[in-house]
Amino acid sequence: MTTEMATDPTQAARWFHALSDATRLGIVMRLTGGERCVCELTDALDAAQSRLSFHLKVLKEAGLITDRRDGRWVHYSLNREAIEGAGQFLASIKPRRRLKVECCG
Amino acid sequence: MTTEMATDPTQAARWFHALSDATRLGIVMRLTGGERCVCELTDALDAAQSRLSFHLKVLKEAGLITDRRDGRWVHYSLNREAIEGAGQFLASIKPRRRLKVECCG
DNA sequence: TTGACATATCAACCAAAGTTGATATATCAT
DNA sequence: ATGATATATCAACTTTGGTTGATATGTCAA
Repeated sequence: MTTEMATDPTQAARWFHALSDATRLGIVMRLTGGERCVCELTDALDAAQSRLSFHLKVLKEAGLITDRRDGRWVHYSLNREAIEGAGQFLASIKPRRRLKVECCG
Repeated sequence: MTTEMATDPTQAARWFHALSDATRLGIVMRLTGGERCVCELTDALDAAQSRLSFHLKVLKEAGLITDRRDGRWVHYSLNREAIEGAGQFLASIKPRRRLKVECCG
């Protein structure tokens, strides 16, 4: 069992922001298959180089992915913990039925 | 067992965008306790009325919450399906170790 | 029907995010 | 050292998002 901790909403908002763009979700989905170098992602997503670089930076700064330099190439991969953190936040948003309390009127 | 279906990334991006703001996460967290009227949310989050209304609209348009009018009050509650959809998307983003394929160099 | 209240919408504005093309940096091969 | 390649950064710009105060709508109570 992994230690679970209530997620800070500010952190969660950062994660969700990074995930709120179709291009970035495309990146993240590719990385599900394991580490990928930028060149592969550029091909797969056919995005302009600077554009892709921008989105990778957003994901990285949000802590959702990490990079590793290998000679002239840079490889990105998912950061499991962050993805799980976001997942746990959502899991904590289960609606419970309200105990009979009428607010108003 | 519920039927699971691969989530459309565009839809997922919409959900995550709606969740990418601290005020909106605050709303969603309150709604975890069940249906709430706008008046309660206004108090709890002390946000200006039009501001709160704006954020409720964003969440509603993303399908994450629903509203119900009751006389002069409007009550909002979580849309379980959407929250779970977002959760399932994240659950599908489990990193697998890459099968030995070197991309470049 | 009038007035009070709850909520939504609007317009104006400011700030943040995304795109593009150009340039910089790092590493490799020669 | 030189040139080629991979990636990052930058500046200029366009687009999208958030806030505010004012006004509109809908519903109730008197």
